[in-house]
Amino acid sequence: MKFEITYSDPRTSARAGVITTDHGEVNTPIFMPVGTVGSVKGVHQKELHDDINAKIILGNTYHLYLRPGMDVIKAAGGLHKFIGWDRNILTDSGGFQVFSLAENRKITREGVTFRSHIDGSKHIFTPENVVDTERIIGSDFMMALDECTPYPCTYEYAKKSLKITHSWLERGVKHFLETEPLYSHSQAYLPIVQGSVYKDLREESAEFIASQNMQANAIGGLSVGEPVEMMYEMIEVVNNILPKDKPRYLMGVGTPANIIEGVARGIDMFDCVMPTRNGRNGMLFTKKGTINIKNEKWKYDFSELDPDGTSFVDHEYSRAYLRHLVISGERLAAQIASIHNLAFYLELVREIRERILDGTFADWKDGAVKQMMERL
RNA sequence: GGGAAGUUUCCAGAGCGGUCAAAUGGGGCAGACUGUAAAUCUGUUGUCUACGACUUCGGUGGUUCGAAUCCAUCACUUCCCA
Repeated sequence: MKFEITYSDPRTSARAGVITTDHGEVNTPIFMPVGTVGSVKGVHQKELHDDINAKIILGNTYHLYLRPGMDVIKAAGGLHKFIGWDRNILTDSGGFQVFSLAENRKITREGVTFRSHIDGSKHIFTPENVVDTERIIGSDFMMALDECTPYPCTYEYAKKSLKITHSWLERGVKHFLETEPLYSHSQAYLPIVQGSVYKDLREESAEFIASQNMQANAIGGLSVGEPVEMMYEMIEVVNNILPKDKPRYLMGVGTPANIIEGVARGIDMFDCVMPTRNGRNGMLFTKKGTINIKNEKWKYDFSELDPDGTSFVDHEYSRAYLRHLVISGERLAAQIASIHNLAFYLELVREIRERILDGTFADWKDGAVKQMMERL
């Protein structure tokens, strides 16, 4: 993996760059659609590739390990081949499931024991076996096993959790360096900064993560319920320390406004379930603000879905029709809304990049954030 | 023509003397959703000058301190027999 910064905005911490891997080039800042179980819900690979033009998508180690299982992924020749995706893939480690499936797991120094949410069976995830699993998956970007701490979280807990996450990281890095990719492409291993909303813990963590000298770094444990200003502050604190010449990935974030603010603070990579999940639930993101397509006011609105949209669905379908499909529980509704939202997110990061390059990002940012938080 | 059952708040459908503005489901309306146990979840759904008041349970008239609940009658619906 190679990262080149094309241009750094002199007025903010934003930068435009290019990540190059064996699965192609990714212009940054980038948004990565989430395909947890090897599928971006409701979206064909063809649409992801041609219409949305995603350059990199996510998969999830915990979910893929449980189903279909590593024997299947291995037999398929890795996740790229299994799902028919020849561009980049990043896999989360299961660290988010430590948070989201908190009732089903137990953290020890050794790792995390999960009780499967599918059948209740017990599975232990260690920093080492997660690396092995991600080798089998063959993701271009492998996330380290961490604990995504909840919010609120006491200082004592955050400190203790950070210690475990860091020790897991050292073991994970060691195992990563001792193992080789199973397929014909290289893989990067990304450490994750934690520390909840505590500045000193975040600083300590950022320094430790930077010292591991991996090819890219990530920030986790944010957008889990804390006030948005706290999240922005933590990003600033951490990015002051993380090396500038490596990609910085803010995990699980977020709204269009979060992405713009994140870029302004030096983030290069984002992922979030919001465009797909909220889309399935009838929410559309647009340049002018968000739309709850289920609202009665769209009942007779036969105008195109999004006049500013770049996807074919924006011009082929009307708001009234999508409203009907969502309310009727039609599967096509989820597809249209997901394609629209993902295309919007990818177009958003493309515009951000363009504005960084032509010097208009700083002037555009605040107005764009305000506009996109409007409710239509 | 004879017999039986029924008519409840948008719909279906509970309730069968007071604790009923009336269960439950659906529909409607609104909200939530941030490294996906989510095509999910939550709130709300008679009116108002709104922590109280008013009008509702096919119509009318009764019984009762008190009726969606009991009685009479009218109207309508469904089913069975001719």
